[in-house]
Amino acid sequence: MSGGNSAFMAGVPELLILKLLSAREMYGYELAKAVQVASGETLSLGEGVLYPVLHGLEAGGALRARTGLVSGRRRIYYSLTVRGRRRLQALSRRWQQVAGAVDAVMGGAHA
Amino acid sequence: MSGGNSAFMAGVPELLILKLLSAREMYGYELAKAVQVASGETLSLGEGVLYPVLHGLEAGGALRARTGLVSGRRRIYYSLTVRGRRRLQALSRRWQQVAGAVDAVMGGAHA
DNA sequence: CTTGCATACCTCGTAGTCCAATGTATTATC
DNA sequence: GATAATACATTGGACTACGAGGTATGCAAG
Repeated sequence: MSGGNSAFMAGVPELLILKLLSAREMYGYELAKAVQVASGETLSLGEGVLYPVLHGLEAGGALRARTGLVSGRRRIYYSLTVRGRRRLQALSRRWQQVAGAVDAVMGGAHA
Repeated sequence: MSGGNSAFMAGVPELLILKLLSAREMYGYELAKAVQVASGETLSLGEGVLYPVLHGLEAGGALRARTGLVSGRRRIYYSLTVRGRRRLQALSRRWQQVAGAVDAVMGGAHA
């Protein structure tokens, strides 16, 4: 029960989404492409991951949604709230810590 | 079905175990402590993770097990097989790729 | 006009990973 | 003879992430 979440490496999709949205407002489909480009075609967010995370973040007050209509197609633009920015910082720190620790084990170098 | 494993960041515990065992033979309990030390007390492999992974790796032919008895206590020492070394290299490459891609998104720098 | 492709959204079912809790047994400490 | 550290192990479930499938619009080709 309760929040005590851990899971070594969880939350990376969320991190990437928050990071990209912190630069500029984007809509889902655009976001998916942006992840591919920004990661050098190495990572790709499937829609089965993307949309649930987006909705979860919005429900949690980390994202603000705005609906637009461009040439007949519905788009939902997302941008960070203050809370989202805080969440980004927390996840970012966590990622750096964990990735750094893994690299320390792998490389032998220790902080 | 089928092997298609993905999961962004999965397999890190396995990677750490293989890496540490590639340096020297160790037994489970020792391994758990070694992860803590090598990661600067940042990571910690619970026993509920450690032993199942160890058994899985052995079953998959990546590890060789040797039973020892030290002052009444049973210890199971594990060491890498050739297959284990190959598995380590594969997981290691994968980690570098994914971690690098995440850092690329986070940092803006692109290869 | 209808077939096919790209855009754009969404959800369900589940596979797979990891974890906390719990259990056994031995030795050492007090 | 209780407490703690060592040393192994399993079970049950939580949670993430993902593939597959579904709806709908616009556009180009034939």
